[in-house]
Amino acid sequence: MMAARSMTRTAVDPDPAAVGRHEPPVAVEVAVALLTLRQGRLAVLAVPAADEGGASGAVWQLPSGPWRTSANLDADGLAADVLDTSTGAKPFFLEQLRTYTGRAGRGAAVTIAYVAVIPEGTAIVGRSRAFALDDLDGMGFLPTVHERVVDDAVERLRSKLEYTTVATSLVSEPFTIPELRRVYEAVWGVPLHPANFRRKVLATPGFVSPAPETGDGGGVPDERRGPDLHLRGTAALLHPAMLRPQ
Amino acid sequence: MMAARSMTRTAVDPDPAAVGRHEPPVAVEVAVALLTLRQGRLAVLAVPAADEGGASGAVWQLPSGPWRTSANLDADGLAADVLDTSTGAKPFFLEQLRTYTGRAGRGAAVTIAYVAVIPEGTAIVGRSRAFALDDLDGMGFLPTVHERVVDDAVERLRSKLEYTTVATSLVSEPFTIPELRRVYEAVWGVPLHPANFRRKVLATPGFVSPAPETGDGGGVPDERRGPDLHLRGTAALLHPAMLRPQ
DNA sequence: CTAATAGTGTCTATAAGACACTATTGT
DNA sequence: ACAATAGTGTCTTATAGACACTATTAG
Repeated sequence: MMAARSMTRTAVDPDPAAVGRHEPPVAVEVAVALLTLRQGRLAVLAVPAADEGGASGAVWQLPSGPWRTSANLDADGLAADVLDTSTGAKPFFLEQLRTYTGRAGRGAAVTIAYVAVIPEGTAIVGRSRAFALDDLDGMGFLPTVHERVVDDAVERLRSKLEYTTVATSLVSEPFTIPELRRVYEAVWGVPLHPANFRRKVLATPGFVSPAPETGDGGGVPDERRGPDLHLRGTAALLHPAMLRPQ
Repeated sequence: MMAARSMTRTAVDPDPAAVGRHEPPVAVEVAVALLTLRQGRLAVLAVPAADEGGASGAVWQLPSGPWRTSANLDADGLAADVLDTSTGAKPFFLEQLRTYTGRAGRGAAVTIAYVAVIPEGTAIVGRSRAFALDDLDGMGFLPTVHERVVDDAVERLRSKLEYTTVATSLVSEPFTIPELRRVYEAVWGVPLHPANFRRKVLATPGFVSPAPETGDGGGVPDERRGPDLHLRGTAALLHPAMLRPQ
């Protein structure tokens, strides 16, 4: 579905020798806000901040890593890599948000921010933990920018739900229409009209496709009862869009 | 209208001392695609590439500048600054696009890209020149990334026309509804239905406001004849949106 | 059985697009 | 006068949202 790390490497030509003569060092890092659902609530994955010597686990940060010239990765590739190493996640959706610049000590720091998404219930490896966004209010991330990255990531996701099929990347297959609706409700933070939501989703070509019967043995009739099951559709963009209420 | 350089400075904390030990230098530059209309066509402003020693003027690049820790500007501020020095423009709209990373010689280059917009007919100072985008096809910019920046800028602008009032930043006040329509037609590259366009614009609250009569003397009736004149409205977002055809 | 949720049918309001027509302006 | 553009009226279709109703499932 959504193309992660699809960007072909582009040459950047300005003269790097001009920098680094008298200028203080510049640290370039990539930080990824990996969003998912936990108990039906929108959550972000965080990892323990390494800098904290003593009470490890008290301070958290986004999965991130320094961008080094020596590694043969552009920022998009590094973002995918950072996610894989720190959480084991292979996101369905990974997209650059924007870049923040600021000072750090006597040098400068550049943070290239990303947003990524994995389905609810995906197992997470490593020392990462999911925090529901509502619980996140008081708790600050160690690098202050990471809080901004989370805000921007949520806003980007909210907007992407409107005109893309990302929402299907937040549920695991097969899923029901109500489950998909709860994704929208969790991300947008508003209740949606079940009947109208269903009709809209089914009327949008390529959004979802009916799941084939789970014909196990062959003659055995389907065990399952309950709401209709669906798979992710083939479309990436929604026509018409699913606009937020109000 | 649209908030340029509105972003409050955000602290970025990672350790910059970790970089610059064995790593090659990193050059961070800001590049701005300043879009406007020239003879009714979408155009981008370029400046002569300094690197070219001989036939100056043969090679062009976007207004850009190195981001230095020493200067007391974040990237947004530098983008505004770069525009001002190289073109004299104070854009109505300035927004970060994304960041490109790549190699440059034995070092690394980071390009933070911006898109900006000024009204058709705005006077340009300095050695900058406007190139219609159609004429731009063969001609390459010196830093290869700059071509990508232009593409991304145009795409961002196309999309912003749909749900914001940026289009009014591409005409000078006062303007007529047909003039505003020609902005949309130039940026989207499609003809629009004049009657429906007009009704849509006038039905969208805060998009435009009727220009007050140019009451010069007082009792003297208005000299001007022709289409109705309008000023930019107060809204930044469009409700409902002006969606692209098809 | 009963409550809660899933799913269908239908009506209304809003907005988009097409088209016919009148008004104004420049040549 | 004529052609081109500006502006108005109105109709058709698509979509959003509300609501009433039936079907299914879990307790």
